[in-house]
Amino acid sequence: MRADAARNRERLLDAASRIVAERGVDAPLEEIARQAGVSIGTLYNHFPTREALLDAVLVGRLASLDRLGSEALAAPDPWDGFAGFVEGLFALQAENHGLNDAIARAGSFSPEAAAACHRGFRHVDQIIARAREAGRLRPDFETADLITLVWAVSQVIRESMSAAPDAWRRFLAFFLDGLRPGAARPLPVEPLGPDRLAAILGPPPAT
Amino acid sequence: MRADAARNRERLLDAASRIVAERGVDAPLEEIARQAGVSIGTLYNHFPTREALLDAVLVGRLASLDRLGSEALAAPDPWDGFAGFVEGLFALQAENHGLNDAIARAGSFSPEAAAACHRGFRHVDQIIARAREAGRLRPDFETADLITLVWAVSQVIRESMSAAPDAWRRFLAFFLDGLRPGAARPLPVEPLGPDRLAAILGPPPAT
DNA sequence: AATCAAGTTGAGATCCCCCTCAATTTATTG
DNA sequence: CAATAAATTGAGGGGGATCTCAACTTGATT
Repeated sequence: MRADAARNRERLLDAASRIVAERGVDAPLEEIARQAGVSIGTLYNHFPTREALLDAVLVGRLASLDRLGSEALAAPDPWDGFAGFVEGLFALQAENHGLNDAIARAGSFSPEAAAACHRGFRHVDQIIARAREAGRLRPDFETADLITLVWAVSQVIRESMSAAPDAWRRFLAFFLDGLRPGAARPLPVEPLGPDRLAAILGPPPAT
Repeated sequence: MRADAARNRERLLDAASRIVAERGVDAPLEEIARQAGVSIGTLYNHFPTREALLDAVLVGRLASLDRLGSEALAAPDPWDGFAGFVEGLFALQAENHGLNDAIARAGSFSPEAAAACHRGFRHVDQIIARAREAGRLRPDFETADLITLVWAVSQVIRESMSAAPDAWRRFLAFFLDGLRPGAARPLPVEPLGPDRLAAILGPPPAT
């Protein structure tokens, strides 16, 4: 690769990181090219689709979900594992608007991102089961409820990121207090079934 | 007003109700005109701005928040009043995407809508205070936390409305279980101050 | 039925974004 | 210092949305 091309690629990645962080995965590509000091054509040379650029910018951070899930399962206390996972997950989303969008949409904009999210969520069934079985998490909380929580918190983050970047922690604390077995009261409706979840999220990636 | 004009106005309101319900407050105006069987020019004759049309379509329903707030304060049991208010509020949001958008944005697209939302939330301070003082609601829950909850639930509704229109009820149940005094554990961060809230929502309407 | 204000129309100006490609510039190599 | 392959450029085509206005049609009135 020619030296100028390598340089431009770096500049594009820099600009994309910055702008996707600020404006989310739908940020205008022209803006990214402009900030990189490069023409829109060059952007398309390096990244033929928005998805390619988002992959380059986001998948690395998304991969950190992996470790988070493993650590949660390995935590000595099952509740701490569970709560640590959701806190770590949302802390990642709260890093920037791009990650928040990516996780809230389960990476649906690209196979790479979808796979990264899927891998990151690989252990949630076990994390939840372990905490439930230890009697530390209410028994009627299911994986689908965590998905719903992700939608909810993603919006709290979206709205409050600029003015109060920690506001989601307070929201989450209220919610977690409702997940202790002692707090549980009967729930009014059934959890989302896999079919309905798939209707919203799209099919899970093949692997 | 001429008969044809009255007829077209009705058709526009019908179409707008339907389409805003389905697609939210950003639905394309051309689509509304098309479904009303009327040209885009006629739409603009009757409603010079999107806001005027949204007001006509949404403010009536938003006004029902008023009664909801009063009833909540009048409820014999303070907790039931509080929980009934939030359930009624979200049930209204869950009616359609337009209302959901309108309430989530605090009606910021027009003074009328903003005023309607503001009126509807007039009593929340008291509703919360009453439940707290009765020892039925945890004492660290504040009005700003309800705003955060509105953001959160609005997203749950947005995502799940078509596939599982009741999913928000389950989410809310978890959250409410965390709001009982017995469930309360220390919160990690302070509530959103009025300044930060204003930075996000815009200034409250004058009245 | 003639008149005319009221109402309707839709092409087109404007904006914003996506994406392409022929022409041009630039880095590298012998 | 050519020669040439690699890379860059940005105008332009296309889509979708908002909003306007001069020309036209229609309902009400006498």
